[in-house]
Order: sequence, then C-alpha cells, then structure tokens
Amino acid sequence: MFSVPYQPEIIEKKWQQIWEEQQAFRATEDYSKPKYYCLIEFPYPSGAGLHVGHPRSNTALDIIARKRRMEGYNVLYPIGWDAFGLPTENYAIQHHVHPAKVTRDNIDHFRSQLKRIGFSFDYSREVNTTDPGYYRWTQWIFLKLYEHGLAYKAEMPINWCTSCKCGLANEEVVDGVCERCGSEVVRKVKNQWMLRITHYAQKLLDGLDTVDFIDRVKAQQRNWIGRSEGAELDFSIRDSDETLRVYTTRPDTLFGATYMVVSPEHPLVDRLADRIQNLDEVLNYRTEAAKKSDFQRSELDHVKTGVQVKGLAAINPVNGNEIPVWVADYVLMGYGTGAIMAVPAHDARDWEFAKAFNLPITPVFSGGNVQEAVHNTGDEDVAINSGFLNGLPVPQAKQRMIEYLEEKGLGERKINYKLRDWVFSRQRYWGEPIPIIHCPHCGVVPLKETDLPLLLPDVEHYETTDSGESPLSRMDDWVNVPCPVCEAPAKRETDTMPQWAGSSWYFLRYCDPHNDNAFASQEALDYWMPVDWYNGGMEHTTLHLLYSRFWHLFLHDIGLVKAPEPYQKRTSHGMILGENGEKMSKSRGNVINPDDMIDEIGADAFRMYEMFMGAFDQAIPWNTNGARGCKRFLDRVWRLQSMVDEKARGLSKRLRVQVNSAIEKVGEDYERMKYNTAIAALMSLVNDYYDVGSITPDELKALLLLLSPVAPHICEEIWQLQGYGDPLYRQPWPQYDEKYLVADQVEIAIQVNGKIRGRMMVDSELDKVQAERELPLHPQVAPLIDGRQVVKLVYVPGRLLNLVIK
RNA sequence: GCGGGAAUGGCGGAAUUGGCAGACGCGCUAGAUUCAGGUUCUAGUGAGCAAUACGUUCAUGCAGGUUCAAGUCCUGUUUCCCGCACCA
Repeated sequence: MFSVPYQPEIIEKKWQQIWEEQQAFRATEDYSKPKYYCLIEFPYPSGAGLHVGHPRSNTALDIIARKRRMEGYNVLYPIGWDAFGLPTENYAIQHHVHPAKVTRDNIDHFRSQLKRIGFSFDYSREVNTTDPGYYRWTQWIFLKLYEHGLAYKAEMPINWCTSCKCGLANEEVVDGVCERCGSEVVRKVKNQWMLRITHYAQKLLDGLDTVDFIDRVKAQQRNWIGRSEGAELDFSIRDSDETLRVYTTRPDTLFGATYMVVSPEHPLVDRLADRIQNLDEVLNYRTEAAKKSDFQRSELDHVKTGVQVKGLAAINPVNGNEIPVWVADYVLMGYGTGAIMAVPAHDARDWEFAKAFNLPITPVFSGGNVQEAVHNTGDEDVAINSGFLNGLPVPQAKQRMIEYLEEKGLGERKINYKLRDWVFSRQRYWGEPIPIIHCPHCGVVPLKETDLPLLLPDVEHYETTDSGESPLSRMDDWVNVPCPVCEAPAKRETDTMPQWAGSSWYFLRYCDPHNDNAFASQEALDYWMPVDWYNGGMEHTTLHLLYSRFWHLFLHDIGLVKAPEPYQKRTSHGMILGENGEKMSKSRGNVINPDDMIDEIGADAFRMYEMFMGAFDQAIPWNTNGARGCKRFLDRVWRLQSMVDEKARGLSKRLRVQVNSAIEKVGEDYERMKYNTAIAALMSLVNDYYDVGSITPDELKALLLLLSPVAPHICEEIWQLQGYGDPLYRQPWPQYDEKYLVADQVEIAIQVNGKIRGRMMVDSELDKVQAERELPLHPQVAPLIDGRQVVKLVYVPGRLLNLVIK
C-alpha cells in the first residue's frame, strides 16, 4: 500500500532546486533547433509584491512554454523588471531611501515570489530597465529616433497631472484624471520632447492585418488610431485675402454648409482681429474655454456654447453663399484644421448648435425632416439642393465632389488620424535621462553614442521643483557641461523618459541580454524574433502595445530588425476580481495574497486554480473554496499511486478511449487557451481511473505528462517515485492514436418528433440502414410509433436517430 | 453616438460544422469512515408534476422566425460589461 503523504511545500522546493541545478529552462544558443518565443509583460516590481493577476498570465504561457519544450522546441520564456516609474520614486520620497535601493529590494522580493510558483523562466536572461547596461540602449534608440527626425522638442499644451507634477501622454489620461494616481489633469503649455508616432499611424494600422492578435485588441488599436477619410477645402473670407481651411469627411454635403465654426484658439481670430466687431466678446469666450479642462468640456453633456464672429463672412466655394463664422469649443484645435463647415441637416452636433442659435438648416440629401431631427444619411439617399450633385447617392456624390474640388484647386482628398504624437518628457527623477545637451550656439545637440550610458546622477531631493522642473535641474554639476560641438557652456536636458520607454524594446534585449556592443546581436535577433506568443493585459493595448510596435516598426525601417511587427500573436487575460465580485483593492479589503494561498494549498494547486477558475479572457471573481477544490484534485492524483498495477492491463482496456481522447482534448485546449476545459478533462480522466479502480503505469504516465504543464512539481515527484526515469520536463509530449478515439459501443439517443424517448447502446460502426431497422424497436419507442406513419428518419451516427411521425 | 463583448442552475462555468443542455469544479443534502476534521468515501442535487420509472412537462435575457432538430442560424428587442468619444 502506498503511504507517502502529499506535501507540496517540500516537493515544490525540491523540484525548483533541481530545475535550477539542471538549468532545465535555459534557452540555448543552438540556432539549428526550431525556436519558440513566449512572452509575458515583465512586471513592475511594486512594493506591494505579486498579486493574483500576475500568475494568471504567467501560468498560461508557462503551460505553453513547458509544452513546447516537450515538443522539442528551443524555448525562450524570459522574465525581467520594468523598474523605472513613479510609485518607486514616491516611496523613495516618503521614506528617504534611494529609488535604486527600493527597486533592488522589490525585485528580490518579486523574484522569490515568482520562483515559489515554479515558472519555467530563463532567469539567466533577466533584464532590468534601470540597469545602466540596459538603459544605455534605451537612450541609444532615442538618439536614433532623434537622428531620423522622429524625436523633437515642441512648445505644446500638454496634460499635466497636478499631483504627480508631471506631464502625461494622451494615453495616460483616463476620464480626465491621471491614470496612475487619479488626480486632476490640467492643460499646461510646456516645452516637451515628443515622439512622432503619428508618422507611423498608417503602418501601425496596416500591420494589424499581418498579425494574429485577438479581435478586441485590433479593434481597440484601430479605434485609437482613428483613421478617417475625407477632404480639406478652403472657404474664402469676404473682403479679405484670408482663407479658412476645413476638414470634412462629408464633402458631398458642401451645399448644405450654412455656417462655419472655428475653435476658440484658431489663429484666424488673431489675424483678422481688427475686422471683428465684437472682438471683446470673442476673446472673452476664448478665455473661458481655455479655463475648462478637456474633462469639463465633455462633462457638460455636450450643451453647445459659442459666439458669432461679427464682421466676418465666409463664402461657400460651390454656390457662392455668404455664411456666418462662429467660434465654439465643440470644435477642437487639435484635430483636422481646427475649423469646420457646419452642415446642420446631416450632422448631429451641427444640428444641435443650429437649433440653439437659430441658424438655418438646409437639407442636401433626401429622406428625413431636418427641421425636426438631424438626418443621418444612408447610402441610398440621394443629393438634393446640391447643384451638380443632385440625384447622386452618397458614395458617388462624395467621389464627384472631391474630383470637383481637386479640378478647381479648391481642396483635396485628405486622411486624418485621431492619434497624437507621444509626449515623451517627464519632470521626474526615476527614469532614463534624455541624452541631449542644449547649447546656446548649436541648439539641440545629441550626445555621442560613445558617451552612453548617460548615468542618472544621485540627487538629494527627488521632488519635482516648484516651477515644475525635473529634480535633475537642481544638479548644477550635472546640468552644466561644455557643448560637445563648440565647447561653449551648455546645459543638459533635465527631463527624463516616461516609463513606457524601457518596455518599448525589452523583448529585443531578451534575445541577447548581456551584449555590450549592440542592443542585441543580429544573429540572436534573426533567430528569436518575432515573439511567437505575447500575453498581457488589455489596459496596455493603447499604451505599451502600441508604443512598442511603433519602436519596432522604426527599428525595422532603419534596418536593425528583420520583421516589421514584433509580436506574431497577442492574447489577453481577464482580470481576477475579489470574492465579492468587485475589483481587488486594498481599500475594499478584498485582496488575495498569492503567498497565503500557496502556504495553504501549494503552488501546483494555486497555478491550477488560476487556470481552472473560468474562461481565460474573462473577468472572474476569486473563490478560495474553488482553489481548495484544486488541491483536493491533486490529492486524488497523488493517491492514484496506490492504484498502479502492471497486471491491470486487461482490466483497464476500457480506459484506452478515455486516455486517447484526453490527450487530444487537453493538447488542443492548451493551444486555444481553454485551460478550464483542459483541466476539467483531466479531472474526468481521474474520475474514470477511480471508477476502474486500478490503472497501468502507462495510464498514470499519460496523466502526468498532460497535467505537468499546469502542476509541474507534483507530476515530477510522482514520476520519480514511480521510477519512470528521466525527469518529466525532458519527456516528449504524448501522442494519441486516432483509432482509439472512438469507443466500440456508443449510446444513441432515439427521438420521436425531436423529443428523446429512449437510449440504446449500439456498435459505433452501426450504419444508417441497420440503425433505422434496429433502433425503433426500443421498448420505449416502439409503442409510440405503432400504427403511425413514419414520415422521415434522421440518423446522426454516434449521436441520435430522430423519427418524424404523423 | 462609435467600436468590441456578454446574458445558460444557488455560484464559476461546459456544450466542433445546428444533433442527448447543465461537462468539470464550488456550494448544498443524506449516509459511512475517523479520537478529531477545512479528511476520505458513497449517494443525491435546474424547476415543476409525479411517486409505479431509464415516467412526464417546462427551462439557455425577452418576442418572433427557419428546421426533423436551435444555447448555437435569421429578424426584432432588453439589460449589462469594456474601450473611445463634441475627432467634423
């Protein structure tokens, strides 16, 4: 009788040590083998330690990585630390510790937590974004961006977090507040480093067609890039040389333009100031608009405000009509040309505005009553009141108008994107210094590559200055340097890079993490890239995922990486909620600590529950009892050892189908990230084993091989206890035999008029003729069809027979 | 408003091309084992009717439709979640 107890705390430690000693999960430099690159988003090592969300993603790809190794691939499954950033800096400020020390401690803590869960990371390739050996190359890529005109400095109104005292990218502002700290974000004009991501808008869009990303990621990125097609055209201003250029997606409605709107900041107001009769009123409106944050602008439920610019009239280029010009803050300076032609009949916003200020509404497409409600045109509506467009349906009218405008030189086809350039400066300490020197004579001077890394100096105070400058600006010794070109006294750039910089290329560094001569060798990049499978959070879709695609597209364009796209496949996990169904947070008191769970049920059961709790891509509430259920299952697996019997062979012949279909099902489900059903299939298999009561070593082996990616420690231990030879991680992935997927006998449901009236075990080979002869004889069914006419027989082999009777 | 997704027992969730709805787990009920139990084992567990049994009716947000057959397909509709949003 088998009597060794299952003690996860002992065997897990034991196997983690063995794997480490044997370097079981090292990615090798044997470039002749087929490779597989699995990637999870490297964590930010916060002081709070690991939360239960990390293991969901990590375990999911750990399963894939372990399976791929068993399938013979050279697998790269790396880990690292995205360690620059605000929380660390804030902690350092509060506790008067150097952020570098905080980072080091947090990383040590994170690493030990991750190791305890038994992930098959290749720790020899760890990267750390705050390591000068790493950020040297982050700075180097920045210099390349600068060299190619993609990094520039500009005086820009930017998003300014009032609490972090720091500029933010558009992507970092959520609902008008700072994504990180939730404080109010205001507009502030600052001289900022910007990255020209807009230059890549179309490539970022086109690239999506070439990769295997889940649909919602693609949709969200497309939406964020926000491409729209239309035309730009000029309206002349009466009695002046000025023209007013507008962007519209509906040039076909040009005859319906009854007024113009420019945004409050529009330069036309300044250029024609002396002609504006109500200049005070207009400037006053401008001041009021400037006071509103973007958030307030959209919060006001879109109640339209505006002021007519008296003394100005625009001329509609197609019909010569004079129309009034208004300023209103529903037109944004940052999109298109900052000015629109208003077609109230067919645009909801213009319609509301026209109603509010009693402006004329002229329909230019058939259908709808535009005095009552705005008319959103359909493709079948035809142009009216539109001169040469009359009678044309929308698509043709659009085409015809653009041709007309281009012929007459009034305007041209134009594509616009909502995507904005990336605000790349942060007025903070704990980030990569921007390797730039400002010289009074030479202007902006990039550092020489040989001067990299530009080390982050030690400072006494990490706080942003009162004037909103980076703490580095107080470091006179560091700031004041001779210009590398003319040697005149010059100053270093004191802003640092945003947290997203280091993570925009880390997956490249993993390919060759210790290289001192390049960010990675060509050979390593050619072999490992692209990432075959990348899993991460949806919250990074329009941040990290977009930024890193941009950097990679750029590196591709300058010939440094082979493929344009970095990630072949992108999937995303759902969030784990607290037991009460709410988002986990300290303030709600519903946080589950992975360490506590592992203390109680062990890492294997913990990993298993993370995968079993529900559909991988959906948000799921944690349930500690459910996790205990997984522990219970592993106990049952452990006890299977007392049922192993060489002589069981004859008895358990009936398990052949179950084992073979489990191999098929579990393998496929892992690939499709249907971990919950894969585990359910394994549970069913174990239930079958218990039903039979005695199993062969081969049956146990099959189970262990299938279960090992999810619960590797217990499987290795049983494998060893049973004397099955080489460690499990070196075994090949099991194969199923096609001919044992179907049982000899199957149960057929017998329906009468679609209702089940009986079931019968039959030979699985039973053909239609036999089935239609034999099955209706079923004792429950025969009386029902006795004396009735059978109109139709539908036989689905292996499933059912339906008798349609009258 | 635009885009994406979802709705199935007390709970998390299963269900290839339409083919036996509720796999698997949690919880719950009863019994057995145990000095003990957050142990193990056995049986049961969608609702109703029934109480003779492999009986019967109703059930996948709602209302229709197609089909021998619908959670799955079609039309309409409601609710919820996520992302974007005065983007012209």
